[in-house]
Amino acid sequence: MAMQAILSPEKERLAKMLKALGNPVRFQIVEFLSENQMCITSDIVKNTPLAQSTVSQHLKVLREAGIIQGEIEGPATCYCLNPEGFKWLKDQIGNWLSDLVFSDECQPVIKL
Amino acid sequence: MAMQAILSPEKERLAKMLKALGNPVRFQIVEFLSENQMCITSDIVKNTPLAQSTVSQHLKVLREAGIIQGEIEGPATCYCLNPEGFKWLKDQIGNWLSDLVFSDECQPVIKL
DNA sequence: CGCAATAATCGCATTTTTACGATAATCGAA
DNA sequence: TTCGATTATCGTAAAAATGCGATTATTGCG
Repeated sequence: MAMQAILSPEKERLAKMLKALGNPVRFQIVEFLSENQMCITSDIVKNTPLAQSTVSQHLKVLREAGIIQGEIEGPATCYCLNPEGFKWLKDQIGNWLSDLVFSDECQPVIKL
Repeated sequence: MAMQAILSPEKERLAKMLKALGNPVRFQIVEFLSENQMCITSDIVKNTPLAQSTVSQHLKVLREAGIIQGEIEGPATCYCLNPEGFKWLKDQIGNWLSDLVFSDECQPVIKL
């Protein structure tokens, strides 16, 4: 019994990544980048029902979460998945899920 | 090139789980439940700076995402992690991360 | 039956997120 | 240098999430 404290920086970062991926639009952008290796903003916008400025904002969230990275390519910006970020995520989420302890007694009769 | 469509139900569910876990308070509740196997709402409230009604709402989000489950125990409600939900999450996120394709050429000089 | 304990829900306020159009800034070509 | 293409940022509006107190409902005890 002792929580109350703030999440550790690592957990905080993990939560931030999960939150970034937890949005359907951003999730789809990540999948699109996986299928297309790399592409510029306008390509992503084309494959979305959203406005350019909105997509740009989602890209910013993904960037700041370490999920994608962007390089200025002439007048455009080239985006791709961030390998380090995903490696970190894979390790962290894997460990976290493995460390969770489940009770084998909680079999709710009435699920709320 | 063909997105525009809505996410598949599975991806949608995955995104929902990630979103639920992407909130620091809820993340912490999950860790607390992992440490304590099972406990009632008031135990969770005690280990939180938040009001009972707020915690109850977070529990609802976690429940509806399939992350925890609750059983009515007398006047209280006993919560624990949802093993099936986590098994599903572990499989899905694992497969998803494994299937992602990274470009080995995108090495941004200027990171945005 | 009352009463205390517990927790979900309601109503509301505040904050954050999402989305858009407009603007500004940058690059490359003409 | 001027123009078109591209994209980030700004300002703002609408929607969703977060949080709280009050209320309601249920259970078990005296």
